Amino acid sequence: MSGNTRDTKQKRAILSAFEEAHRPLTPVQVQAAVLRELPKVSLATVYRVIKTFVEQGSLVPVSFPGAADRYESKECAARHHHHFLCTSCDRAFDLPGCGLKVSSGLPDGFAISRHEVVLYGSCDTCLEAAHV
Amino acid sequence: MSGNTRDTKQKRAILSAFEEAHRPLTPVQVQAAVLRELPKVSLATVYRVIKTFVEQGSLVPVSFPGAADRYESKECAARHHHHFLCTSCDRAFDLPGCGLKVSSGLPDGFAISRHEVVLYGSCDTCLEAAHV
DNA sequence: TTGCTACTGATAATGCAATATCAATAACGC
DNA sequence: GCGTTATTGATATTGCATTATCAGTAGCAA
Repeated sequence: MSGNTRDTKQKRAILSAFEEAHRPLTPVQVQAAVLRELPKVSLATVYRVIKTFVEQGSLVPVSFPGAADRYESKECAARHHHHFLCTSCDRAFDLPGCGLKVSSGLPDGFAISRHEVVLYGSCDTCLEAAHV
Repeated sequence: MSGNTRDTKQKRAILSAFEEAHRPLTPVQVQAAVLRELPKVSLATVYRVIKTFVEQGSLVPVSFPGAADRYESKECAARHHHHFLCTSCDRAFDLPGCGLKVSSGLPDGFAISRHEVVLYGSCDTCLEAAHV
């Protein structure tokens, strides 16, 4: 039997990419983030490493309508929060807290277990770039 | 040139499926809905007809995290509203109004253009079935 | 009716995210 | 250092939603 797992630079780079980002990343974005440190990382490796981290609980999947799945560190996911998706640069951001009044308008006999809120718009960087 | 378009029973059945549903439907759900009336409808036809209706504005696309795209009639989409997704039967429902306080917690320099809210849980039918 | 052609059904093909394969590489206990 | 083997990179493959193809069908104008 082998519950063995090795400490590699790929795993370290990928995990620290999430910890530094503080926001949900797609596998492709992760690959781009570690490109400087590891110019040869395969996307397959990124997927594999993410998968094992999700199974370990270090990463949490976050999906958006009509977009590829993203993942964020469990520290980010620990508190209930929602997301902002920049329609210009396609980056997702964490928003603290929750501005949702849940009960309103729910039909009789329905039961809510959880909810998602996604705000769309332009992030600060993209807005500044547009004003130049 | 030919801006011509013909009136077929497939188009009529598909459009009325949306009008009767009053909720977002996936192409597969549409196919199932018109099955009694048209046992031979091809999924390709459903996709084709939906596409032309979307281009005409009669239908509006609605997408949910990690799920296939759905569509709803423009009458449903006319008023700002959000959706409930039953995790048991995978049906989406329209919820009237909006319980979201939008401004809260938005970082400086960000601008919101729109937002989506999705509630997850069990619909009345599924809850009743579970209580039997 | 008839003829033209938009439309349909069946199915193959595409696009994309995600996974599997496999030889080569590199962790890590000894 | 050495050997074992988990891991990686490159690439092929899968799975799924959606689109394209094409021969046959059916609107609809004349």
